[in-house]
Amino acid sequence: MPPRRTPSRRSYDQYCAAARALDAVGDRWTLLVVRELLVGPRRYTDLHADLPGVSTDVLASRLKDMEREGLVTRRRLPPPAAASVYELTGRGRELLPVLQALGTWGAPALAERRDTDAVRAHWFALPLLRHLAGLGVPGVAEVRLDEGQFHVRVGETPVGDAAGDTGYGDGPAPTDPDVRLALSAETCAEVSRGAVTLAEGVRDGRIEVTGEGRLAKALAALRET
Amino acid sequence: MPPRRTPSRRSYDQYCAAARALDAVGDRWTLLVVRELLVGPRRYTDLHADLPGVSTDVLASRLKDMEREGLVTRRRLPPPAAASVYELTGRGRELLPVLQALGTWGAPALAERRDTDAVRAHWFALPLLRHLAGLGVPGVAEVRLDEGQFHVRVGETPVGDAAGDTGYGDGPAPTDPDVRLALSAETCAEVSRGAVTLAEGVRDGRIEVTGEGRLAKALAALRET
DNA sequence: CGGCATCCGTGACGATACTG
DNA sequence: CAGTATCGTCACGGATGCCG
Repeated sequence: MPPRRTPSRRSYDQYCAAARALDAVGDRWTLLVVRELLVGPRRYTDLHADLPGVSTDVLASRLKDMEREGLVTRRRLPPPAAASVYELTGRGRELLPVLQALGTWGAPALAERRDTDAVRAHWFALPLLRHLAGLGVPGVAEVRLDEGQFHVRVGETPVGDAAGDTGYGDGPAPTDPDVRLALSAETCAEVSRGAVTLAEGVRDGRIEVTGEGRLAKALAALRET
Repeated sequence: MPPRRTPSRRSYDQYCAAARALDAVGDRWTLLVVRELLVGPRRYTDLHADLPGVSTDVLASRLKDMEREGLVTRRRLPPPAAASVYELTGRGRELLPVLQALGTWGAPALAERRDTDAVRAHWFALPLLRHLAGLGVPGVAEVRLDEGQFHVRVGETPVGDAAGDTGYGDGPAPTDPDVRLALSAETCAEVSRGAVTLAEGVRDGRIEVTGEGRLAKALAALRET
């Protein structure tokens, strides 16, 4: 029998940048864990709740793998809360463009909504960020859906890829937002997949815009186009 | 017993654009098959040869899945050659930005080259395209490595994402290239991961530049910077 | 109660052999 | 050449148990 090295973590063993990336994040669930952590630090139980279908041991195993890969750090919260949270490292946050590209490509599939599908509000932050960034106006938007709320930060960079000032988070905005949006998950999905533009949504009232910041003015201006 | 639906192809069942994308291309080997087909139509045996490690049945299964997903079409070659080739559909080619993002993220890992790693020349086309596109000069470059040669097309679009005129292919350029490059795989990897810029490589002679087109002039100009 | 570890059944994966 | 067939192994998903 040949001395095969333990395939504990299976590698493609290819001197190729994409294959190397898939060695690190190609396992089932890994990129979805990144998606969850992109909204901010989360506890194990919260991760498990927002990743319906993942089994407890696989989630624990992935988190350990990601820690070894340097994508995630585990931090113990101050005494009052006897819990620990998982948090993306800088290297982990650099996966945002990967999830952006995947989300852009997969958005058309949102046309079909199965009744077995789970939904979380912050899953729309990724595609919505892309469309808001397309306006070319930096700022913070707070988005309210029936399923929950989240906020997105549009940075100064044109396409808003991996810049530190571009991203999103769960819940209300930590600082006063430049604009508040209220819309349904359906509308959110239609905007995400490009079936409805932001301008159309604002114009026909499916997207409710409040606020006085630059972003609010830019969105209100879409009503006139 | 609950009426569990057959998990023949496992879905995340999440109403999220990224999760939908991973439903389609998240299986092991799938994105690497796309990488192979991005260089042009290929036969089963060629795919198997350039994907060391994949077993025959898994490759066949993936190709069938991808055909069902509309990423790949199978085309029978004209009578002389009694073979058939697999080819990306438009939808499949739209995965280029996904592989670009993965390649960008994974490029730093090219610093470590294991002796178990397989190498193919066209695996460098992806990152090299990104750096050549960064020059902002459209054109066709033919690249020669010891391991083989390939060519890249830089289109008019600034970032050169999914535009139809941006891409790459195996072997020599189909039309007369605007520039010919000759370099080693090591240099190619260093440029890919940003450890060496195109300018540095051209300046110290590790990248040999020939040709008279706009791209050739732009690269030659780097020598002066 | 949060954070796993263990056990178990099923399916995916990898290697090899074989066939039209 | 282009797969299919077979088989052993391992990863995944679900449930349950343990331990601070």
